[in-house]
Amino acid sequence: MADVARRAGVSMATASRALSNHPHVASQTRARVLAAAEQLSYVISPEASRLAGGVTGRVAVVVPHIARWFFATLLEGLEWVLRDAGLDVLLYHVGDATDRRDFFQRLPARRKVDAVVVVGMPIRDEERDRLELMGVHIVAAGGQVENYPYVAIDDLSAGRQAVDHLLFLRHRRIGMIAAVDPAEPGWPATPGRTLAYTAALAEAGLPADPDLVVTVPWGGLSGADAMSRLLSLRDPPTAVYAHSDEVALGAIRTLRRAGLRIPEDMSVIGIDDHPMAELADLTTIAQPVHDQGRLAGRLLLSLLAGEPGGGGVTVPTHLVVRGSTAPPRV
Amino acid sequence: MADVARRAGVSMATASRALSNHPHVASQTRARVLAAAEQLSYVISPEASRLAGGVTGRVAVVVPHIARWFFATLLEGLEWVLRDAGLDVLLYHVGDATDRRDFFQRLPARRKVDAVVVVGMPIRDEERDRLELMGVHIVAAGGQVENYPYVAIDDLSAGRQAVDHLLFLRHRRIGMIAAVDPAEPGWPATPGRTLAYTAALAEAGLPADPDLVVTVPWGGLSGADAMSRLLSLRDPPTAVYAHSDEVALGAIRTLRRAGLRIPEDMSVIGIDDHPMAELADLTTIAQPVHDQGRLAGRLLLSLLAGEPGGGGVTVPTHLVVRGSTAPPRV
DNA sequence: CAAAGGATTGGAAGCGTTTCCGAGCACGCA
DNA sequence: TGCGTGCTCGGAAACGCTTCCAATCCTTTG
Repeated sequence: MADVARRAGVSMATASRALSNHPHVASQTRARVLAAAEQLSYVISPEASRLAGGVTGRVAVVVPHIARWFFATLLEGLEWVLRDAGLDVLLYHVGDATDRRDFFQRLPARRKVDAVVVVGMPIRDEERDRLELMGVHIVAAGGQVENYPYVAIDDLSAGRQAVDHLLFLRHRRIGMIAAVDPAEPGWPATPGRTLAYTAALAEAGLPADPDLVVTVPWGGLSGADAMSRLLSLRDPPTAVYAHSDEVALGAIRTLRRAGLRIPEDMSVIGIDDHPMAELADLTTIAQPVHDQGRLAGRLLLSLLAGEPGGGGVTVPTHLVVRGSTAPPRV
Repeated sequence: MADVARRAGVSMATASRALSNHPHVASQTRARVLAAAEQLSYVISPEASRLAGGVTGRVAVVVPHIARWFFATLLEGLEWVLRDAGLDVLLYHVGDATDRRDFFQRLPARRKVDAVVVVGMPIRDEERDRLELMGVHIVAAGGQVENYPYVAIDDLSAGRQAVDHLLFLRHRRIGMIAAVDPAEPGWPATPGRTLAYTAALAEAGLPADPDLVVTVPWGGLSGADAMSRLLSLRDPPTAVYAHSDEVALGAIRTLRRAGLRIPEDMSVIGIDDHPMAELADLTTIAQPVHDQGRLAGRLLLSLLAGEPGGGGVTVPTHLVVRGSTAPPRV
């Protein structure tokens, strides 16, 4: 930068002001500095800038899965907004429980970012305490985390939409394939989707048959297994509600292999509106995943701008009727 | 850090050495410093550290798509290795052509990283020139880029495996659905996969019928459209080779809607071994995507360690036979 | 037993910006 | 014409660490 200043015939102070777009710099001077910088193809050193300035211009994004459609898509939306605002995205993947413990213990992002976005992972109390240590803004996306500003769908409502649709079609024996995070067994990632099922059945005056509920780790193959279990019942359901489209697609494979027709012999509904759902003609509850990322990004930006930034945003979901659901055969 | 040094009763120089694991520090002293740091819950300021030290401890990863399975999975493997090595991952998504131009023009990662990994995107000459300006190591993953160390599959060979399998099954009229990047129309992302088709047919002494080749932007729905086009031919193929599994899955949807049976009426083969391929019982050429990310990470690490690091790594692909291919009906 | 050599430590000079504090200056108003 | 005001701009002090250079001390060898 000294070179630039010299070439422009100004002091470093002025050069700095001109380059970082500060006021109180004569436009002519600014032009001269910018020209000099251009000629020397000079770019500011972020390290030094941050050291002196205080902010880092970076945001940490913490995701439990990268390769899954939901997370990757949300990340895409988020990155889009943040990059647009000139912020850099530091990606942290916390896969299994070990990773996770390690992440919250070591806090590798500490002092490296101005804010943290946790994507689709419930945060435990002790983890929240660790996170607080970073002393930066925190936003949750794709899954509510109490006490943090969040952007998410209402899982309970989404689940209700799915089950209510099956009930509306006059299904009376409805199975559920509940998906849990493989990395966190026993810890329902989306309790709302389970609650929705029991609540909807209860409201419809239907008995709660535990045989109709199968809980499996998330994933297509798990869904296939779960469907096998349901088909092995003495009195199988006429419709199945899966916690996610991937699981539902797995279930469909089993049904197809069993020679059952969809939807004539069995209705299937999922949640997400995964791109594959369209290809597989799967009825589902759509959620705006990309938007959730974008909104979380905006929420974060307003927080960084010092605006109050309310509690959270719940984005709507809606039923997408395709060919995998129909009234049961009488 | 001054606080830590004071508390440990040493100079800042020693504190720095102890904290950054340098040699020539008495183990007792080191322990004292670490304890002091622990008590003050002190973490080093990366900015200051980088400023003084020179390296940034960060790697830029440039991807043209985040949400697609291939890219996200590769990224997952890559992140895993880099994080393990204590490097932070700075994610840059360059989506459409505008993004792309902007990225190479502005080089937002400049001076922020020690290395760059470009994932699955061919780099043009002028783009390479810009990249060189960053003056850091560059590695390509999931798609060869001449002049850079790379990790990738051999598209030509993968394509040959696919088409040869269909030929082996005695198909003589084989269609191809070629996928191009929607963001870069007219620029074949994987020319090798196309070359493989023409070469294999030529070797088998089969005529090259341009009607049998349909080129569409990447994606499931495009694949569905492409299949429709093939089905509308006066003399449709008996087997279809798709450049990727997603496209193949789209093709399958069309076949199913048309009431055709797979593989009896039409064989379909893809490339990738996407998780959905297993669910859809799709024969495919599997490539180790996660591994490509990991290997690229290792390659980068060895480069950063100053090792020579040869030209590139080609990872093998292999045929996975499932239920979507069979000999043609006679 | 003395000198050489290696381990350990401290002092201090950067690393490249930002920003506070003033100084210089032109302009407008009384 | 004299003086206050608001821009511009330069000097220099941080920002928090790393590392070169010496100095000190302990150990080993002739």
